[in-house]
Amino acid sequence: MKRAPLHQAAVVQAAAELADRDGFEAITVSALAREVGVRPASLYSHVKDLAALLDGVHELVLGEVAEAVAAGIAGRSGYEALVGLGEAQRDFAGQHPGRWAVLARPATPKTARSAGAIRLVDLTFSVLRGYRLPETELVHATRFMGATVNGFLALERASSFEHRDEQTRTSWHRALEALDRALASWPTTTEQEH
Amino acid sequence: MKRAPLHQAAVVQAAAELADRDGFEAITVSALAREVGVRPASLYSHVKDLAALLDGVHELVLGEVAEAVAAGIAGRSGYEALVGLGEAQRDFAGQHPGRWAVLARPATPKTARSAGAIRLVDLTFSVLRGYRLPETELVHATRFMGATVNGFLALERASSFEHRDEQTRTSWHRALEALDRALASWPTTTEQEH
DNA sequence: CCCTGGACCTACAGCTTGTAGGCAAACGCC
DNA sequence: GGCGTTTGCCTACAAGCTGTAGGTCCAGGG
Repeated sequence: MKRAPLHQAAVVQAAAELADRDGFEAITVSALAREVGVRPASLYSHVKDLAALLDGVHELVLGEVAEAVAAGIAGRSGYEALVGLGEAQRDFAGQHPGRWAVLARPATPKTARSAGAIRLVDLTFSVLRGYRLPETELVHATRFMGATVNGFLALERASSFEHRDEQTRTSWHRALEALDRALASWPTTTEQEH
Repeated sequence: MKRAPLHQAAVVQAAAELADRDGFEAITVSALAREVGVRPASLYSHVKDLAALLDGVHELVLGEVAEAVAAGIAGRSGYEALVGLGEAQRDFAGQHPGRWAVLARPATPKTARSAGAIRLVDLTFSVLRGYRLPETELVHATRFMGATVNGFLALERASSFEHRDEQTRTSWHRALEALDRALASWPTTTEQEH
């Protein structure tokens, strides 16, 4: 793109850090300008507008999550890999709440086609291969898994689980186990569905 | 609790309608003031601030969702009830995208203790009773179910499922079936967990 | 008949996003 | 070295948002 993509990346990086430190809502052009030591207007040389900035962070974070998941499932398969994938995401969400919150934004088509997003889907697919599903079911199973993991973490972050944190850890284990059972018993006969 | 709680409720109601029409982000004090035909400052007589307004909408919506779910599971049990619960929430999210988006906000303690929230948990419990889980597992199973359903709808709304909508319907059915299998095979022996 | 409280108002301070136009240093090129 | 173009930052400003302060007007109760 530009002749100085370093700067664009640096700005997005700073925004991610800001989000982790002060919360997702703290990502504003003004705050970010204060952060990097320039006037708000100057940032518009590097970023189209606030929405584009957030999309940039979104893409960055997808890549980071993919990285973490890759490390979490390396050398594992089956239930082990499933746990690795889940745990990697949960750890990430816990350590980077601001970054994680950015993922809740609707993904733009561009973001959905980004390297990180594709890598993440591929990694999920590779975990699911351990369950020997019919090829046509892979996409459905991926969505199911993504829904459960993301949904759990969203509810956990939103503190919908009241204040009984000891139980949350157990709930998380149960969810992973439940996921495992559901995947292991996935229907193998692909009946037609209009 | 003022002498005219009608007005507070009416304002919150209007905000919910605004959200459905123009999107969650359109809930601003200014826009709402335009909507109900007063000056922005006047709204502060009825609502403490923007955050309180959103919390009010959150609470309202929880009640509405509970209502919809109650209707969806009435007279059903087991998998039928599960489908009723899921379908009710999915329909609600589809018909009221703005309202639904408000639920993504972290719930305040007050909201978590609201009548609608409690009702919703109770209804979920009642669906799970059909699966004859040990009492101590109910809370974990509820979280699992909530995570999957909410997670799926969140991903669907965020259009993470690309543009292949025909498949989405199938994915949804698979998810409900998977949920059913996971619940039906839930561990009955409550092994201790540190 | 007054006077108190509620709902609305205007005015304003302070913050935000985003645009326009200017200045100055650095870089490539002759 | 001289020269122009690019680049990164700046100031200035328009417009919109939140939230506070203080005033007006009306209805209902003592």
